[in-house]
Amino acid sequence: MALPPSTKPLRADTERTVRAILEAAERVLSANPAATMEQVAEAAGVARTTVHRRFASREALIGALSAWAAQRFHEAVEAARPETTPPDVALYQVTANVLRVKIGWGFAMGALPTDAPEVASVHADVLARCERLFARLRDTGVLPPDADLDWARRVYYALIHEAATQAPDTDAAMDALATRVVDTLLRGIGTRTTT
Amino acid sequence: MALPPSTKPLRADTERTVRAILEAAERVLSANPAATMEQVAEAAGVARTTVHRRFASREALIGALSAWAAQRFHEAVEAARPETTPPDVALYQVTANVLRVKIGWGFAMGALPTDAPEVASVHADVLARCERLFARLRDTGVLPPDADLDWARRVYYALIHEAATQAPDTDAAMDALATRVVDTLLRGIGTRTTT
DNA sequence: ATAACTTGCAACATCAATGACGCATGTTCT
DNA sequence: AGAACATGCGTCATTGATGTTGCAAGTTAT
Repeated sequence: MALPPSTKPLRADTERTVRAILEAAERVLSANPAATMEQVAEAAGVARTTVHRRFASREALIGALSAWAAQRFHEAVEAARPETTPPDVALYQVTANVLRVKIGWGFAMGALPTDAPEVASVHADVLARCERLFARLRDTGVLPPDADLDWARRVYYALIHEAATQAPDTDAAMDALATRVVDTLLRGIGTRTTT
Repeated sequence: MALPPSTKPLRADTERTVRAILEAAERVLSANPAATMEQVAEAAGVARTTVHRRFASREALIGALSAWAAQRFHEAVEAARPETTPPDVALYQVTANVLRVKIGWGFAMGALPTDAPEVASVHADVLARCERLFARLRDTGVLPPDADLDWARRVYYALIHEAATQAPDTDAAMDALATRVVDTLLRGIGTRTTT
């Protein structure tokens, strides 16, 4: 049972269990990617056999976890409407939204390269949107005309990844973190006066 | 035999084998951290039992691998003389040297948190040097007086990590990469004219 | 209430990775 | 050349993770 997205409406019971397992898997696996199913089960507060009843194999569990996180990820990017908002606003919004997801679902999102077509397509879609956003940033003059957009995007990803290692408690801190990422991306950490 | 650094001078034979295993381990494990000893052995062109003869356990192998890489890492930083060179020069030199090591020993360096005291002390030492270097950069005016040095250092690490995913073939490309890292760190990727 | 479903528990089967030997066949060193 | 050592190969033991099944007890939905 690899849980094909829409089998049948799950019983309230089951839904709770599945979520508990996914959340536990995220926590446990992010701490130790080689953790066993038993550790996940224990963290979820269920028996090991229950995990196996919901997810046929370890592979299936990780697949479902990736799919779940990919869904959230996609929503986070969607919600920022990066195609229609002014690019600098979009950059900030996307950053803030993605950070929110990435904190707490860090393992599921990028830990290991997922081959599930569903997840891959989400990542590809987000990648394309990101590239378009950066192109718009360049055309708007936020980035120089000769900017290496691929490098820019990779630096952006890396900064988000780095920022996500801190888990701010308040919403204000979250916003401050997003601001810092955008700021560092665009202006670096050096003194502006020089050169 | 966890290969305590200086047991006795190894036979020419053995030395070659050990190196082959370490190099193979780096390649195989960076592709798949959960790879088996057999895959490592195969990649090294030796029998699985030979790997076990040289490294008592999987743990020991990874430990030795980390120690080996830590050694190179330390040398790379040392060679830049970051305490005595002008800080901006040192920043560039350290970047270039570390990149050289990190490309090709990426797994062994940061993949998983090593608890070996030897490795930890190297990382701690490098961390301290890095902090001092950044403090000097701030005092020299390269970084603003109110710069968050911890964030700066983390961004620096992240950029190096990102840059190391490209493996330039020529020495010139290596230097260009280091330049790009330093440049992005200090100035970001945005247009300089604005704000 | 009751049928359908889920869970925990315990037991079992499997399987792959790890690690250890002994021995015949090379290599290395002196 | 000859002693000392390393390697490949086959073999075996162990262990831990994975996955399955049956059943009694508890939930959910209608």
